[in-house]
Amino acid sequence: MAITIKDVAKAANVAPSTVSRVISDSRHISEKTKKKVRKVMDELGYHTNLNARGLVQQSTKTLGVVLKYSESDVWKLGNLFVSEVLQGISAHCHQYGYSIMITTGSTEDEIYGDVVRMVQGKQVDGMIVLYAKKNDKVVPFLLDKAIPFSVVGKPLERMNEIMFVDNDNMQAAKDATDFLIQRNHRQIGFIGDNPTFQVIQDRVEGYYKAFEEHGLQRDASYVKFVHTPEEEGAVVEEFLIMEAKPTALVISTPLQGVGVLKALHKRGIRVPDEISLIVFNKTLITEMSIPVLTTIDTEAFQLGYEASKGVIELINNPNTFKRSVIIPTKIEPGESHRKLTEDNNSVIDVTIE
Amino acid sequence: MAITIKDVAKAANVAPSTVSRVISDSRHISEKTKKKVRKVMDELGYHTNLNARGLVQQSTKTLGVVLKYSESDVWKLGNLFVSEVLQGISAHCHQYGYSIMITTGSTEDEIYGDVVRMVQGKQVDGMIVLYAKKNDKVVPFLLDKAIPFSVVGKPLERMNEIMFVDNDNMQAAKDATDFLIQRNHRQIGFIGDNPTFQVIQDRVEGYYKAFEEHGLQRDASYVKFVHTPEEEGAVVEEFLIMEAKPTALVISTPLQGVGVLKALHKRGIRVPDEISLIVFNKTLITEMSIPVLTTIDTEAFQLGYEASKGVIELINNPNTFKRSVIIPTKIEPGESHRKLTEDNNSVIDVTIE
DNA sequence: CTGTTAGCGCTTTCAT
DNA sequence: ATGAAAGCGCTAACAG
Repeated sequence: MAITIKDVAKAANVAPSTVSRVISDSRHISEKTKKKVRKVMDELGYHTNLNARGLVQQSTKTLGVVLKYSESDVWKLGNLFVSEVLQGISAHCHQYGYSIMITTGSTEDEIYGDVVRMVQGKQVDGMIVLYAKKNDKVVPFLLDKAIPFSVVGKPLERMNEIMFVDNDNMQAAKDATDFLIQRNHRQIGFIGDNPTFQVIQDRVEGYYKAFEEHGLQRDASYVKFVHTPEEEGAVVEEFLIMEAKPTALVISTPLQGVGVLKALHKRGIRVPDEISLIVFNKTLITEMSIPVLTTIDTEAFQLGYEASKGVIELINNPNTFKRSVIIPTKIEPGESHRKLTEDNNSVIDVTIE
Repeated sequence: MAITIKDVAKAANVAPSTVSRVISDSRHISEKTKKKVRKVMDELGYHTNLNARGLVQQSTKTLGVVLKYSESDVWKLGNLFVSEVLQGISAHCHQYGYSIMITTGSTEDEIYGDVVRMVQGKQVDGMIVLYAKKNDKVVPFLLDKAIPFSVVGKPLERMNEIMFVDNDNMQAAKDATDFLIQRNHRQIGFIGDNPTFQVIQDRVEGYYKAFEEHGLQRDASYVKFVHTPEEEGAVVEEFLIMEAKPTALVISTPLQGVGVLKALHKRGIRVPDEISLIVFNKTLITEMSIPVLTTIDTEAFQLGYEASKGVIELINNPNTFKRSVIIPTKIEPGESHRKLTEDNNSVIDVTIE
């Protein structure tokens, strides 16, 4: 059994409560006693038992993080976006002395079970949910139990009861589409992953909006979803056999971006000469790609950082206004897009920007 | 305050200890009582307070995971390898009802602090260390405190006191180099990241060994280290200005692989026509690369899975033999290598395999 | 400023 | 088969 507060108290000739007060650096304790006690703590190698503290304080200074669930394993943690968000969360948590516990489940039900255990078992003081999707049980549960939490992404319901951090995905997709329209593209495709995630829906909407604002026709046949990396080839194929095939694509993840690039390459279609690409999330892999992908930087690290900030504020003061933070996105021009000439379908007469 | 075991006891007209026994499904309790108590637990919505249990049982069923520290942020969690290992750990932990707590620190000292807090604070029952490097304080600390732990990677000291899971990195690098030598390459470069990690040192050694076994000269000028993605161009440049420039490269991470590919592309050097590439770790990004990279698959998921298995066995039985598990690597031929003709430096007369 | 006391919610002997 | 009671290590009134 390890050294306890009692051992320290005895050795220092004080009461356990005094030791406790020294630990919390209470100002009701004389410097002299503090020094004495601290010396003994050092000598004995005392360390607070955080379970005991957690039990009495009803707080563990730990945040639970729900990692995004995706049908396809390769998009789960392998997802660089998630990793970056997690780094942002870590950075903020570390500053405030919070620990991080992550879900281990790999199906939605397992993850829900993890959350229940963490919350009801009082293992965490708050939660961060890394996704917002339809038919999700986690967010309603957290709401019901009145647990401090924040969502990275846009909740689908009860938005004003929930603190969340997100990009304006609709605006971002609109910006991206605008960016292409301004460069005279008219046939623009959209490729998204799991459409049950709200983020994808918002992006589709923004994509449509850009068309409308330019007085152009929206066309659902230009919007496609890819559920596994293997499907990318098929989707690209579908686009290529269209009568009016797209001259540009808006793509919702870096991995998909690279996948599409690959599928196009295999078919001898050159980027950006024959088709332009703009991809969500600037990550190492979009930077490393050949050509460098033009991206919409969503500031994943910042997203995580702010989410953590939000929950911790909420923990410290449950009456904190449930604000929603919108992290601005920015188009980062790479080498994967080009401008078409005015008579928009010309592929030969290229204007290099 | 939430429902406690006492509330349940009262409502069910039994003693708290009986409720506790029902929770642990003790065989000294009659089925009848069990049913009755369980019903009440359900009705009241009882959930075990895991802090309290942790306090009395001196165990939290939680594993701490030390995420690999790297000077460069982009290689930290962004590292797909780490993500995959973490998935493997998660999968096994979930099976055995263990939770995962991760370190939040971003410098070596911060991480060490995290570990001390987790361990001394009795937040975790065991640890998994995701790296093995020189001058590391974490492993000696864990050893000193006799905490159950396992290392993903090869420890540098006291190997027989430590349970670890690793690839045979020396063998893997030797295999990769052999693979190239057999295809008539003679000028083969090696690019690694942080050489303070043991894994890199082993790989360098394996690389040398392949030369020796083929009766060829080893040459340290063909071994280079890259610390930041920006340096990749410079290193490639160094190789290209050598009198006898390499016809092939062995590269220690996927990200570096893609980086090198990019640097070569920028300089108009074609892969695999002018230079062959073989890269450690088969990940999504090596698969997505154009051309698909020839890789040495290190089975990251499996590495994590086995590491978790090891610690949990150790926790359940501290006398478990401190075995080391070697996960076999396998060369996955992609499109980034080619075979040279017998008179090895010929670049024009290519043999396509 | 410091000591005494009473729990936090659970498990675990020891009785019965 | 079940209950009573002690205690895990800590904090937080309440005294003094």
